[in-house]
Amino acid sequence: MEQKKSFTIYDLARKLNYSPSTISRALKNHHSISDKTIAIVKKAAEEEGYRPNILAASLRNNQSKTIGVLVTRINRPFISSLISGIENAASKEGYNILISQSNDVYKNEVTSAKALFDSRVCGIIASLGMETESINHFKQFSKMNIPVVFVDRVPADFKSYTVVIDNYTAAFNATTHLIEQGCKRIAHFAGAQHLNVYRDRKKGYVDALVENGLAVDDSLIITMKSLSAEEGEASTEQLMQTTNPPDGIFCSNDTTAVSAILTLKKMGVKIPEEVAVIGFNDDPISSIVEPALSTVSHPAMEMGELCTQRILQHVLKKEGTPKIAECSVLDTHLIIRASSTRKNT
Amino acid sequence: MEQKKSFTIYDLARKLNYSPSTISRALKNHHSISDKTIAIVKKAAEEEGYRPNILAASLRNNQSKTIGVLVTRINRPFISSLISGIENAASKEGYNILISQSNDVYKNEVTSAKALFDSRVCGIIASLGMETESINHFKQFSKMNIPVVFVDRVPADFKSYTVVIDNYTAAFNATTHLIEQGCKRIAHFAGAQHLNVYRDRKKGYVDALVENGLAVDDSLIITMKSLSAEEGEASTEQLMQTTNPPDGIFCSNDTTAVSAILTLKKMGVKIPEEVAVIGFNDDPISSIVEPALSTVSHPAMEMGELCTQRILQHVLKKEGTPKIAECSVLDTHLIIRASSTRKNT
DNA sequence: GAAAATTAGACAATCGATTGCGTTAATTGC
DNA sequence: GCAATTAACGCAATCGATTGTCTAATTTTC
Repeated sequence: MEQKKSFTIYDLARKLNYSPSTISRALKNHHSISDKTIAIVKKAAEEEGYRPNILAASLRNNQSKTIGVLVTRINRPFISSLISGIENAASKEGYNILISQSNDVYKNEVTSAKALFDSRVCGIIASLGMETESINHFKQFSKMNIPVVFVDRVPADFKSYTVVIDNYTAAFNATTHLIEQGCKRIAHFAGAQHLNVYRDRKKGYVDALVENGLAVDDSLIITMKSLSAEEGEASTEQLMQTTNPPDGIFCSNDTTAVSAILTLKKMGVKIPEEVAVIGFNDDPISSIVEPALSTVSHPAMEMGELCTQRILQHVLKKEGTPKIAECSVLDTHLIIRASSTRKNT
Repeated sequence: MEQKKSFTIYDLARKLNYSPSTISRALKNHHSISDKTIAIVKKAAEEEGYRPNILAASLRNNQSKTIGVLVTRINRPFISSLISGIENAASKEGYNILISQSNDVYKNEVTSAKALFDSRVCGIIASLGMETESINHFKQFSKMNIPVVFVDRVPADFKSYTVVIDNYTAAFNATTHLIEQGCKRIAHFAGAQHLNVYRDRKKGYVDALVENGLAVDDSLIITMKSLSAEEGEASTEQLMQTTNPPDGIFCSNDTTAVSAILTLKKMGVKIPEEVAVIGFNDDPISSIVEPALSTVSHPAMEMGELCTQRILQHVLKKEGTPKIAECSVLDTHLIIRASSTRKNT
């Protein structure tokens, strides 16, 4: 059974004895069509249940009102909030969003980028996967002057737009906070170092230690592949079994931080007295775990909205691709909860 | 600055001295094109970086390989996992997904449905909003023989596909479990009763009570608008301040269940000894809260995959719209954790 | 009152891929 | 050896909306 064919402006034109061009212009309130005609056309369109075919319009204009979104995994708190922000800002302006996830597999990311390109998105918003080191699959967009916005996990050098948080400062502040709470040996759960977010967080951590006259002990820095709960548990155990265990842990995400808390509790270690813990992201679980996890909050929704605005700004103003990376850095917020509060202030 | 125009099959045709139709067929391995020509065309396409214009193909075929997804909020654990499942199954078959969220506002849902329709999606997957009572905005799809799949929150009577869990049985089992654990006065946090999911959960709760010879006390059933943490807290306080408080609560979602646990603890009520609690959804927070929350797990990802399969099955086999609601009911799984475990079995 | 200007709308090309049908040329059949 | 197939490819219409250009009718101008 085939799809029924739809009612088009040609059908309307025939019915009203106007030309298709007049119908098209009338529906768009073009100035060269009389008010009377516009009223007639719109009324008939309404009655007949006419709906424009966006595919046709997009093809003709060589421009779809669709924004491509390429992420690693949709079902992660930060990502889903990001997408939510993107969608809200987009739909407000009449744009649709086409979503693709790579599941952190590089090959999928390349395939998805192609698919989004083929769909002629008017712009693309992407957050890089764990495996991604080359970004050649985004060059096709730039070549066609289609704006690319990288968000959160961004490449080092790509002449385009970027929306990030200040990972360095956030990490610096989080670590400083632990130091202020009396921690002397602070461990760090780091993520893959080819990704800016984890690299910057580590840098902030190291610099905070140095600035406060604390030694940087490489044995306290554990770099994980995926920052999963399992890795968090294993690393916590490993750290605590050494002769000189840490008295604080700055984790690159909440998943490992919560995992650390649960593991420490299981081991009978007091939090925050013996080991203070701080995470990153402000996932829902962070406020539920006991003791509640101190963390760094991402303005995920706003980041998404900003990404959309970047795309629209480029598209509507017909700007050229920026000659340099045009970067928006958003502020983070340190949320201090029980897992790191040793002193009453 | 305009978008550059792209390299098309016409450009390829000119370059290779073939007709556009031959190019088109060669790229699709059409049998009437010689292997030699196919090789030549594909090689040149690759070299020139040719990319098909999906808009053009879709317009011509009156069929886009795009599935529309209409949900209430993207950034909710269940929904984002659902979408993830939809996307995985879709991309595997070369389909894209266009996402729109209503934020639980009926007007948005109608607008989004229109937008997805205008984009000529080949099918639509929808979960109804809290406010939604009429579903006329989905009729346009059926009229055009575009498959509609309702998932989780589904309308009562719509001749189309449906993917749900067995809310009744899940609720029945959850309540029975509480009874088995010795609860005699079980409260229920119910959701809006015009939605199937909450109506069925309530029914399952009521029937389990009846079947076990317990009285159904309307004062123990609290119907909430949005099942938010705030409502959960307020309702818990209200319940516990009565002269005859409950000794168990079956909550329609995890948000209110966790909220109940936190509130009970704040009030000094022992869980599960004085009040046992069980939730619904298996959100990440449920395993983190203390005591860990017993709950009902949704197979969210699988539901998403199944939705996509339903669409593809309809599209690929060119089936007609089902004459009756064609319903897939998935099994749930009762996860028993500390919040409801009174007896050692 | 005739030329100029404005108004209202029609014509036809265009976007890029697809496909039914037609046309050669090569191959097969008897 | 000639008709009948088959193979390989071209022609041109089509999907539905958009838009530059053109035309006819009406209004304005001096």
